[in-house]
Amino acid sequence: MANIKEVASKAGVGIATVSRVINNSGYVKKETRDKVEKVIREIGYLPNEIARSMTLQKNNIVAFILPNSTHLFFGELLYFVEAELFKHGYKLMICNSSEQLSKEIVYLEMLKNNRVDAVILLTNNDVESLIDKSKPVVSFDRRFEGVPFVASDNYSGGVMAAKKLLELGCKKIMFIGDDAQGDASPVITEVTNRRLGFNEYLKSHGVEEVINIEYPLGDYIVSSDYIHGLMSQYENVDGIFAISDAAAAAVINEIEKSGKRVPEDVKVIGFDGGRSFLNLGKRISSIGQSPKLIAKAICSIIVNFYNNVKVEDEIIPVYYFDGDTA
Amino acid sequence: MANIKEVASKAGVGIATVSRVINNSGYVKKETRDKVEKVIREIGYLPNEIARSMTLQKNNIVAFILPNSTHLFFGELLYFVEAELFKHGYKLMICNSSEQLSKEIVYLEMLKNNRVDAVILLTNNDVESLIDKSKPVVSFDRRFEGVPFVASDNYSGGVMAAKKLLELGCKKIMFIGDDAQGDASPVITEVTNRRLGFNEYLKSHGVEEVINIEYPLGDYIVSSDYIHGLMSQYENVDGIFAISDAAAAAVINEIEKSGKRVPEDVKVIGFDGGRSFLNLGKRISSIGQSPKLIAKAICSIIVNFYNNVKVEDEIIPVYYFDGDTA
DNA sequence: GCATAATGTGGAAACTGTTCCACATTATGC
DNA sequence: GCATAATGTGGAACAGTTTCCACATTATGC
Repeated sequence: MANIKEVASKAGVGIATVSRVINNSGYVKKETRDKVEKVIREIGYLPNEIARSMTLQKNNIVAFILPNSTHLFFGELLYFVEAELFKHGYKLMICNSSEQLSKEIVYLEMLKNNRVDAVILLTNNDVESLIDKSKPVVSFDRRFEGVPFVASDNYSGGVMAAKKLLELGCKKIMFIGDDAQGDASPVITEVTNRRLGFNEYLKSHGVEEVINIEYPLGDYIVSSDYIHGLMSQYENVDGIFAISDAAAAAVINEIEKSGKRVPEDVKVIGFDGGRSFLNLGKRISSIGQSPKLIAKAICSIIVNFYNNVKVEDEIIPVYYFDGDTA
Repeated sequence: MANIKEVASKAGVGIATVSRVINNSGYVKKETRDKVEKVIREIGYLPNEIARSMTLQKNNIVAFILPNSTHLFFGELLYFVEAELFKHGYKLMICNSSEQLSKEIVYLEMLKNNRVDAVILLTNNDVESLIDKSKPVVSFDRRFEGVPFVASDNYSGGVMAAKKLLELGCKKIMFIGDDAQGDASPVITEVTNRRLGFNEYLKSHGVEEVINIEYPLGDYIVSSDYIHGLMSQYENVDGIFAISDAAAAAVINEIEKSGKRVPEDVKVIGFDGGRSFLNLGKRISSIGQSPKLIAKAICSIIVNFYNNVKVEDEIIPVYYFDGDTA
């Protein structure tokens, strides 16, 4: 209700002066400043942020387009991204795409129609042509031409998992991945490197056959039934690397239902290092991604864009994590 | 870059006419409309949403202030709130408060400075005086004077859990709650009713003593060490109701470490019905809250506010959920 | 004491839409 | 065919800031 004009007239100054007081810019005499600040306190004036955005052509809102905040790792990433952006005065808009292109389009348009200043993009869809490259956009886990990029060191994570299973003496080893699109043409994202690192390490260390299976991802929710079907086809598997902790947890549950013990009979390693799954104790271990470091890298790219600093792609280290030491 | 003026001049009409075409309002001759739409397509014009917000004094952004999107139930709630708001043309800004009053203040001010149109509030802090009650605000799980309110039927949930433990033949029963503030003056929120319903049902069914313990919540992350300390003090407990699935999972892990079996020796019921914890299989069951119904109720209050429909508090039913049937 | 620099201030344009209002044209009823 | 209603259109005001620019005042150097 109250606006800058009202403050100006009540304080007996021009609106430009009030603006200078609010923004601590230009020259203002101490006396004048005090007078204006008094009026601001008295009438409880707060500058209208919409009007401010109007003139500045910037609203300090960043959109995070991701498949599903319910997925634990994404939820953590979301948390740290918001915290990091907050430090720099940005607010975060959340956009659950459920992998639907139509929703991603709506959200990517917000960049063009000035509803947001920047976008963090986490998708398997081919949206390159929809990206407004004149503005700060950061992609996680997938490369787009001309778009800065952050990912975990998925390849090394795969190697770590392979190494660990061999150390533990596993002989019949399985990889459980997700076919991101659930159809014949799987999307190649950085996540694919988990499998790559895993398989290549095993191969170069004398393991001739690794069972590689896929399940349809469907909104990142792992169906127990599906896992059951998969597992029942393979006998005597004693080491499993799953593409996520969620998948690993489903697998563990299924193995135990079949009467085998984890980790005594079968070792299971997940990916993500999510805290909640650590309640599975010694049953699970994981290749941890650091949502905090990832968030920092992503936000730094966005903030630097506005400071005209050249932006750089970044690969974040992963680490091996034992469930029972949590 | 392109603005309405450019479209108007290229189409040889006034800007008012372009506006009417964009918004499908007022009278526009078919011919004129076609001409304008052609220009819009050609130059790829998108109305500047900031300018639009400026005149309309509304930007269709809702802020969700919550402690931590990492907490699984909150993550699910977030997901459904965003999905529901999206249907009505609203976008969602996420505000992880980490229970810090200072952050909540910043976010609540966004309502006053027009950065957002509405707020969904999930907090244990006493922020009533900071709420701009002239705008749509909905509180979840905590009542504030003059603020519409949504919660699960926590009391019935407590009763359900008690009933179930008795049915299963438990004799020595424990409730594990959280002292939301971790200090001497616990906040009374709707969540308190879980304990209330649980204890009252047991009392009225001949259970003379229920062990009630608390752990400090600390950002909704459950510390295993702390749980260990608590559990070791009590022998022969055979039925536990925990305030959340996360707490229940930590408890289960602890019990198993001590050599007892779940559910054979000790039954554990959690709260929330979170999908991920269902990977604990038969070890856990839960009183489920429906994030989808809750989200619908919350969003309906916000949407109705702008349609000038009277807003009503709402209590959402909970349901008993067996982990191994998932 | 006077030229020059530093400080202080307000008016007005700009940002980009929506909408009221006045006016023009076309359609309808009888 | 003419009064009246319905349809169609553009100019201008308005939303609430920031900032450029012009001008005024005070301080500094010598």
